[in-house]
Amino acid sequence: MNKEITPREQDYSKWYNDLVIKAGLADYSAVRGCMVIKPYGYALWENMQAVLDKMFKDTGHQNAYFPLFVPKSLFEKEEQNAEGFAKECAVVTHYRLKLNPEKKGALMVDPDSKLEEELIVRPTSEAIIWSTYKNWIQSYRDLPLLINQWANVVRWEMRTRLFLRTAEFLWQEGHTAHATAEEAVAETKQMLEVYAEFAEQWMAMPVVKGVKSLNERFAGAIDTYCIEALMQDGKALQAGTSHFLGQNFARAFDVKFSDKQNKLDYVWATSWGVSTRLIGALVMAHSDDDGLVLPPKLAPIQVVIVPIYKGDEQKKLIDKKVHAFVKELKAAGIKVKYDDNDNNRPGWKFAEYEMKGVPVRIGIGGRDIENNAVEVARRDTREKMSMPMEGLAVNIVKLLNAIQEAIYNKA
RNA sequence: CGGGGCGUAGCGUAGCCCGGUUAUCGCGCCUGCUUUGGGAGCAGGAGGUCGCAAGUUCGAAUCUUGCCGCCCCGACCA
Repeated sequence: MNKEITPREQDYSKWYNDLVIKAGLADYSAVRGCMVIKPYGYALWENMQAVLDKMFKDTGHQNAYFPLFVPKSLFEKEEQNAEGFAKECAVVTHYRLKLNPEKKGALMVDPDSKLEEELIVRPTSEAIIWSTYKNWIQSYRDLPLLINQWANVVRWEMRTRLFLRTAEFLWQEGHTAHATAEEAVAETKQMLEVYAEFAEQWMAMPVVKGVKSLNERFAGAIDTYCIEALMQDGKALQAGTSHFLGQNFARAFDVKFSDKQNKLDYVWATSWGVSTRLIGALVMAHSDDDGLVLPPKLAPIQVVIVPIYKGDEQKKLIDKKVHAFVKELKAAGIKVKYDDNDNNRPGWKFAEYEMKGVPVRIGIGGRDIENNAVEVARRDTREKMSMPMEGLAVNIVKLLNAIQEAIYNKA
């Protein structure tokens, strides 16, 4: 990778961490290696989820939910998969605590509650899902089986970074079963396209599509396809993967179907996933030294309105105008927030919403009321302009679209 | 697991080398007044087992030993 394009090579890690925390997306938690996703970060994730979920459903998938725990005997059935994840699994060995007789007020693991078989906290759900698919699939008429799951998984990583690599993370994992290899490969590629489209059209983040090398391949897969995005430190970040699993899992979990000729064969499988890591990618792809820059299509707040006033009387006048705008903007489908919190001054709010990456800010004060205009500032270029109050919503919609396009081109 | 660093108020820190009154400063927090077009000003106030334990000493945040925790770099990983 060309080192010339690395304006943030130094302290990139610190810059990223501070930004995520200051913008209110997430924070470290008291649990080692785990993070707390704060309301603002979660709202962003929900927006991403909603779009992805619709894309999955539009391509014929359904959602389902499978258990958090995987019995060890199931987990070890697909050997390569088990080996690949073995070093980073959380394991449940007991199911009960009791009062510690030697230390008042303390609890200890009850040795009598030792499980006959250990439970693995899923690092991914192939094992539990394929053991279930065995019961769901008998005939070609049951295929294709196109399932997605929104879930949390745990991978006991040595070193963690907010959103990019935490011990527990949120993701979606698609698990599909097909009658032919061709169909499964087509599904694998289709979902890679879905991810690429989401990254480019919604996250405004250009990606490169490719196939992983042998040692980067998902454990248990025949082929791993991925999208990689270029970050501002000049490194590529894996943003999503789609695996062609061949018949490996069908063999391991004995999932066979009868075809039209009544011939018995193992089904062909795929799995694909993206995680909250996408938020990390989003942060790294667009942000600048003043904070986040969010793509309008995913921003939890697309437009923030900040009043500037002296005294209650002027505030009331502004309130009245703004309430009309809010109504107008909401009618145009814009997520708008009117921040009339009196605890913070306008300058503080300007900086705060820039840090949070809100695409458009509207300032309105006595001056503007007189001129029948408002001050509009766009986050990506930091450009300020005056806009007439007349027809504001139409112009704001245009501006949001322009910002979406501009940050894609910049990235 | 290999290498490096750090633990002092909610957060960030000074002091430690060279032991000595009441542990420094900033942010944040609370109260009041004035403010409000780019992270406000003034005044007053609250908040501390200096990571834990033992030792040396008249006296330890500071020196010694042990332990614990965290962070960064490497390897591994979505």
